[in-house]
Amino acid sequence: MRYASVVLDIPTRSLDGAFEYAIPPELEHEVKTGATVLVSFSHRVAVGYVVATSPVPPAGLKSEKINPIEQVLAPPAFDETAAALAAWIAREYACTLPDAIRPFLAPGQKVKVTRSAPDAPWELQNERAGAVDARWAALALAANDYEPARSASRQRAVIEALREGPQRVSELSATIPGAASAVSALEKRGVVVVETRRQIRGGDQTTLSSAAAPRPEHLTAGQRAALAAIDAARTAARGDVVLVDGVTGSGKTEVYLAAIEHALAQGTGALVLVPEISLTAQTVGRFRSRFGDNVAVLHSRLSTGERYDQWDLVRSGRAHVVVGARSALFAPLANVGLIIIDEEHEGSYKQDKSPRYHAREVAAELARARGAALALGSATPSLESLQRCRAGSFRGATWTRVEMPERPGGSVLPRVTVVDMAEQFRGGGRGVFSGPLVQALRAMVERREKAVLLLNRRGFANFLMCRECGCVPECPHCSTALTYHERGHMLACHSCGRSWPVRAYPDPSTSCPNCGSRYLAAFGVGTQRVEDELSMLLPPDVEVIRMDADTTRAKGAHQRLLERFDAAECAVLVGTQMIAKGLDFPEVTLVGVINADTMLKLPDFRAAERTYDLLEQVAGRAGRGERPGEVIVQTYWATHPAMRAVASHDRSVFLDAELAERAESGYPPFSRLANVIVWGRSERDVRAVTDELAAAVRARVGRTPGWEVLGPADCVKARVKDQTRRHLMVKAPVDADVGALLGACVAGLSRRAGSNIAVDIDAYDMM
DNA sequence: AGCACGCCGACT
DNA sequence: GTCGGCGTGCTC
Repeated sequence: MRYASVVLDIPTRSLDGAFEYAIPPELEHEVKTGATVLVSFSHRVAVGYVVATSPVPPAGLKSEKINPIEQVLAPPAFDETAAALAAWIAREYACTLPDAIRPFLAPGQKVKVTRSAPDAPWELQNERAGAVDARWAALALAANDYEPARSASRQRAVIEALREGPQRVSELSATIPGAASAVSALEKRGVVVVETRRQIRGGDQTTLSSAAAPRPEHLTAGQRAALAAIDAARTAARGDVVLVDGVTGSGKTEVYLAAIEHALAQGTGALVLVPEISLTAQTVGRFRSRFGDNVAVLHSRLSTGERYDQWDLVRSGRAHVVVGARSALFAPLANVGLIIIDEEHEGSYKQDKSPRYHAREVAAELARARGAALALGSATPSLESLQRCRAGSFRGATWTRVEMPERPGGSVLPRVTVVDMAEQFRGGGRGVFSGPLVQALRAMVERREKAVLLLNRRGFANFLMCRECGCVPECPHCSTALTYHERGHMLACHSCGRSWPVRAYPDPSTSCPNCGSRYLAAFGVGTQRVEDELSMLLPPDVEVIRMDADTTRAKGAHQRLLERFDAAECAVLVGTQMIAKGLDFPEVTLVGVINADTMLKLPDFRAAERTYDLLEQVAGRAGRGERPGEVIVQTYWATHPAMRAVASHDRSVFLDAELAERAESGYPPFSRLANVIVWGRSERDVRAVTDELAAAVRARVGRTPGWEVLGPADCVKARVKDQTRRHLMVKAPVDADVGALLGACVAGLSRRAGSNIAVDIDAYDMM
């Protein structure tokens, strides 16, 4: 008799661990690690996942307690290494085991046991988007000397069509009405052979010509150095990391392609992670054109069936290169030699629901476990990665940075002007646009070119800012911007929970704490207002296109607006965040950032880094053609290192200042920061839970150096869907096991219904 | 004594 | 997550 360790798909912290079951001899072949099984548990049946099997009975359990596995619900989706990785994720990110296992499962294969009423019996529910077969028709040899009846025009058309090669019957029917019956008639006569083939959905978005990846004649020195470093890391086979630090257009993708070729040549596969937003037909096409059918693509726009087929290509060993978003990390690629994360600084690599993992960290662990290399690419690497490269190693792996400074094409960097808006205000400028931006817009119109205006209003935290001196009230204890609550006329700190009453402009009692000005006002401009002011400023023949959440809500609207911008002779594109990425129009010679500060002042320690990344990225949109580009950045904080770095094209200006700041206040990359959010209908319960949790964490941490517990405090989004939200932040040393500690604290909480707890380790969203 | 309620451990 | 056992405390 063999035995299986089974993780039950019952999402609760009080049932977190594997349970042992006996494998009945008749299921011996099917019950393997990674299989989904049905077992009896307590007074019910439950779905579970096999995480290990063993020939010996589990120690410390009476044999009469061990029940048999009842049924196998799905074949293996992961192997032992993946099971260990799931356990690592559960521990590292303080989530339950089933939450950590779920990303590894085949897409669209949900099985669960539910019941309709509290006393109804438990029933098995199956939602399957499995394999699909298609009928293919092909000409048989007999077709050569078959002459259809004179009236059989459909048969004739079908034979004609099939001379080009086999086709799907459904496709034939689309072009030739009634083809299906003609095919069966021909099949009876032995002229046509029909066979069912497994249909692979989701693989056919390849035909874009711009997506081809012709092999360059030779690589640049930077590309060769990066490739050599990645090869070396792969040969070392112990999870070493290479950070490819290359400006936009320096040819990082070509390095990835070459590195993958080398990995494939050694008989290993590769995982390629790309931010969801840049996972376009163009990106995918470059990999397809180099590796053909050896590529599987996994992203959120695929239907469940398509995603299942792509996933199955990997599991069945037919595809050895996986290109996808964050979750492609969990694809069933057994022999991983190389993992690539493009744009590794992107916040979208952090998952914001359980399991709240960061793809970079999971990839590093996966690379270590599989004896693979991890390559990270970015033009603006995260401070975490840069810091680890400076240190040379992290968690036992070597971290190396390779710089790729040159562009193969050699286009010129745009001229960047930073405009001090406080100065503009003192000079009488009250509008949305500064003098220099107005001038630049007019000059652009005269040249009949195009401009992009970024209105960065992401994150809705309100704050107050003095229009005269540009200062933003900060918490004296936390050095984060205070958020303004219009209803209660309060300034609140969302780190420590303190708050102060305040009256904002136009209240007559308003006064700036710094300079005494009465222009201390709530901040923020909408795209609508920018659009209105633009149409007053520019001649009517200039097309103004607004792109924000409102105008892109409809399906395909995004694409249509971009096409309109592309087709226009002279146009201005006004948009939020979404226009910063991937936009590539050679006629854009002016990029304006209306307000570079909105992000800078969010109550978030990464605010400056995000601002810098965004400015760099948006500046890269100017002058991609032959004409030189110009970038104008409007800010109330012209001396901020992020602004100065962008203006001078010198990243170290930002980096040195930001790293010093982070070190000073004990933020990542010099510490780890976890955020624990508690929410529920009853404010009293939520408060009780956060208080108890804070006490538990403080009791465990005590005065251990490097640990600090902040709060509890109201979340920035203090009420969502009629639920109160409070949170707790925990700082810890970089090598600390924060997840394990917080997981234990949460598990030890006295039971209280109605309150929900989310532990977010290395959190990105603090709101 | 009888019973409602809440806490706590077991569940493999 | 869910059940049942058990102790506490209230009521008949």
